[in-house]
Amino acid sequence: METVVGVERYDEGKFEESGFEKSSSSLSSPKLGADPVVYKLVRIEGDGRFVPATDDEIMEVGNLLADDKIEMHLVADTGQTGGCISSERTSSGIPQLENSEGLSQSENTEADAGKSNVHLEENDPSSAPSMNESHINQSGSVGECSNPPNELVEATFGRETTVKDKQWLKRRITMGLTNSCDVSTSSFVIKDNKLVNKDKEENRNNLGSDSAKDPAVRTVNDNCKDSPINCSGQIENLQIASGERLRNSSIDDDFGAEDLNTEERAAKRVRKPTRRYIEELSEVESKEHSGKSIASTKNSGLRQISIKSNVRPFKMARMDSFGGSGVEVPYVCRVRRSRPRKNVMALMGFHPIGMSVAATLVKKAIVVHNTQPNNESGDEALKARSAPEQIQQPVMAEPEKDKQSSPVDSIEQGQNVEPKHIDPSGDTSDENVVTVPTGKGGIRRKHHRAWTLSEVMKLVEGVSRYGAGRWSEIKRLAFASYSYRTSVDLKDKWRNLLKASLAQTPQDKKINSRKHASAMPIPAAILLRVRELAEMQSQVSPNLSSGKPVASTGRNVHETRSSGTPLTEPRNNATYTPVALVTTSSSLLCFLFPHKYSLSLWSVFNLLQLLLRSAFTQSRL
DNA sequence: TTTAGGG
DNA sequence: CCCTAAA
Repeated sequence: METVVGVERYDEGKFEESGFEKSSSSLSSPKLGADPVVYKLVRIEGDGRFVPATDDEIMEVGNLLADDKIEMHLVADTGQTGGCISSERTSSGIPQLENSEGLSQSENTEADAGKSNVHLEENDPSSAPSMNESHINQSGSVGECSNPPNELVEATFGRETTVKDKQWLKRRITMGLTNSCDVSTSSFVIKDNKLVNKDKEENRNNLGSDSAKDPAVRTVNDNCKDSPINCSGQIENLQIASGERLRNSSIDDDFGAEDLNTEERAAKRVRKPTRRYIEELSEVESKEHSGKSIASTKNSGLRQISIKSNVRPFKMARMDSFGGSGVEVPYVCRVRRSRPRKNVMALMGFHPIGMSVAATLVKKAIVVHNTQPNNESGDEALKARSAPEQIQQPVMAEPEKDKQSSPVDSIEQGQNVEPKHIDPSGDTSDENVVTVPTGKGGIRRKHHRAWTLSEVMKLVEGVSRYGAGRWSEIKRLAFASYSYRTSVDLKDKWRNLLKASLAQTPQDKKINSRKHASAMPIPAAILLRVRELAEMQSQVSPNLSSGKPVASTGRNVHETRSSGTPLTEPRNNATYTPVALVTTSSSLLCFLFPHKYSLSLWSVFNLLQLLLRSAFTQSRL
């Protein structure tokens, strides 16, 4: 019998279903939307070739369809059906429906993108772990689908094709078009969707003529927003895409590893892992193992199993993404090399420190940024699983800061993302190994990793939320993605920041311009914020805060601490100090106008900082 | 194991 | 950043 392939279309917020079923399995309804995919009848010959259906056959099927009052125009499946589409595949040599596609879906508007942006950003950026969790779970929930959900784009851009295997077709196209569609089961942390859209735009730009893809992705994206479960595939892909971007993705080396088909693997490019990757992977692996062994020694039975099952997909995903040829391709390699965005350059001048310094600063930030995400990708996933307590929450609910998303998070996202593309220096993998002369002629290897601005901001934000001293908490919640930063690191950094902030008085702001050519200066606003937080959390005596040595700090800390003052208490207040307002504002801008600001977050930040500080400095400082 | 603090 | 003491 004929098998009519039904596809689901998620349209206007709901699935519409109709009893469009033939001999095949569950078929959902086709809705004739703005972007129909026309299924073309083909016959599958005995040898597997596809032969265009004859008119008679078409008539025949047409009648059948007519009986069911179904149009032959089916709408493209946007991927919600995920691997379930595979049900379309039949072994009979009977006319089948096959799709080609109109381009109308490229009509999707920017507004849609914005909508979805906002939507996704409502997910607490800092709750990335939970997002990972959820999407993992979602992935699991679609588990009954035999194929991985990996449709990023609808497939044929107006061309007819007799290719029957949609999955395959899409994959092919996707491979050619998209920047990333690999590691479908690994959990990247994608916090703001705007990055994804930027990503797409980037792709479009870089791919030149293939602009149709972008809207397609947006469509998927849009469709996803109200149907997380069904769209888990897309979400995943989007996340991956974003994740890729976060880690210096490059267009040329992202052959999707979405599925495990060996045939696909064979075609994938093979890459040699970098030294850094190997190092980091071994790190990750050792962590996994240690985690496993601990678990298995300490617990038995179900616990063990659950842990295993958690770890496993990750590993598989990694292996999978490497092309399957036994060669592992580290994310590290996905470095995108391109020039800085012009708006960055344009706005850089707003940096309070001054143009040249600002330029240096940004440059360094850019360079440094590129170093981070490389090895966080792996650990990130692991951490994510270990920090499932976070829940997605709307951004706007800022005031109840407890588990809310942090504006800074978003900023960091942008920052992390933005400069990444810029990175000219490429893989900085070898920079981490630094030999440090230890006084008496000894030279030891120091595992030094420069703190990026975004990390600093995250730290500051973390302190503001959880309180200084709750380093492990901050690490776990705010620094989940920075596996290489330990809670001790956070503490140390905070200590340094504190010192710096106290050294830098409103009177002598130029302090940053001193001979620190090599060290990236920390923006005054951040230091300001640090001191504010310190004051509020009584790490520093307010009266001394106006630019005094750190001398009495310790005593105050102890007194306050021992007095039992909950450090978490002041943090709500800390949120809306002037500097906090700056950060919040800039991140809000990025939230609201991602396509405008996500790529120049620091610029925005600095601009606002300049404006607000000039205002506050006069009236308050 | 986490935190604080010295080196 | 490392190390260690203390909790």
